[in-house]
Amino acid sequence: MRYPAEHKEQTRARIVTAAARRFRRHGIGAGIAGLMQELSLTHGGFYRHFKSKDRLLAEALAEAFDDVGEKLRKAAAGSPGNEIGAVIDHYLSEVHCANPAQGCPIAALAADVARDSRSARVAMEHAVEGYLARFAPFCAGTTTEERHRNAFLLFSGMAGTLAAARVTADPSRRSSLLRSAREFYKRSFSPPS
Amino acid sequence: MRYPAEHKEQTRARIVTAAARRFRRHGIGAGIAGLMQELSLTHGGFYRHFKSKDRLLAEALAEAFDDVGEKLRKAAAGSPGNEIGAVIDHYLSEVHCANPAQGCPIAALAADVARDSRSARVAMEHAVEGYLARFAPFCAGTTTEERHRNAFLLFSGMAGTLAAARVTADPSRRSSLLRSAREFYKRSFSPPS
DNA sequence: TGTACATCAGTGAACGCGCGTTCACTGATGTAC
DNA sequence: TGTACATCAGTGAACGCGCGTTCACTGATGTAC
Repeated sequence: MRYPAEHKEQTRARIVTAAARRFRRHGIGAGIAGLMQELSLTHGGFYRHFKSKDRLLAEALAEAFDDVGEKLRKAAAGSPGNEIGAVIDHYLSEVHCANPAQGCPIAALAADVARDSRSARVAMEHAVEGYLARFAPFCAGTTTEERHRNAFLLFSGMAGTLAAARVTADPSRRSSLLRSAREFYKRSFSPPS
Repeated sequence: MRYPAEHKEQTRARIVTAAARRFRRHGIGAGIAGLMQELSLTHGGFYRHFKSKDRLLAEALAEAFDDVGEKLRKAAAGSPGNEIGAVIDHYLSEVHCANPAQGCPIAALAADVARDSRSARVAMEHAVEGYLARFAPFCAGTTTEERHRNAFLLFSGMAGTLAAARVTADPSRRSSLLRSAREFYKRSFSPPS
């Protein structure tokens, strides 16, 4: 059947959004059929929107980074003078730890995507660049370059710590690991006030 | 056919060793058939040695941690007075970055395993514990607890940084990221001399 | 304004493939007599 | 010492299943006349 104008674009956007969530939740092995089913569509229609799963993954990664970047930007904006502290508190929160599906793609997918030689890897590399550029200005450092380098160390380090915390089953241990990590990263990357 | 005594044990050990490499290289989705083929065996025989793939993954993780732990311990032993510096130089080396198959399982598999609710996750949690315990004594900190906490921050942070570096395609950028990470982690975790 | 036709997002069966796992079988060796 | 039998690591076909992808088809709407 024929659908109203704009309909296709909306469906496409819904697919990307759902995929961004599902890949982070279940890994890059998450399937097309389940994804389309979640949107009450059938898997065949997928290829009216994307050339391949890999291309979807590339777009989903970009959206995931934008999404998380925006959340962290808001946290920063809500704490003038302590931007990076607010970002770190958000990033290393128990909520973020418990919800990889809405969380940072570096923590959830970097290792998987690094194994991947296709467009998803390129997309991730590019998206990380933009992600870091947003937060570099808030980091300690006397030059743009140094702040950017620090943003990389901060986010990649926090991502590893978050991934490791997710392996930990005991909630109180997890929460204490996150707490000490928040202290450490704030101490290391807050600009002098 | 009947095989000489000890043969079975040796085959089992060869499977675990190959699996430890393959899982880190290809992710936990790496298949049984390919693994057995690499050892010039057929996939059917696998189940004479392991109850399931999940159980193999659990053992392979333990071996991978032991293996990397031992390499890092040797690096530490070769640099008396600068143990943690040597460990950091090894961990954040270009060789380690380029060879996930022989490298730290936190960087290669933590996110994947955290999604897994079965014995592999428990095995990983336990193995990380032992891994950190080896290096905590070399870390900065005035109490055992503090050194252990620092070991967690150091290794989980380095793992994230390594995973992020692996996404980076440009070799010179990768090498400069690793260099600044080595400096940062040494500055943060070396005990006062 | 009414009718014939084109469009194309979505459907669902089918493709080949690889997965984890099972199982009847093989056959060289160890053991029992 | 010689023979019959038990063992069991490894074989390879087969299981059901889910994967990514293709494709002939549907049918409500937009467009042309």
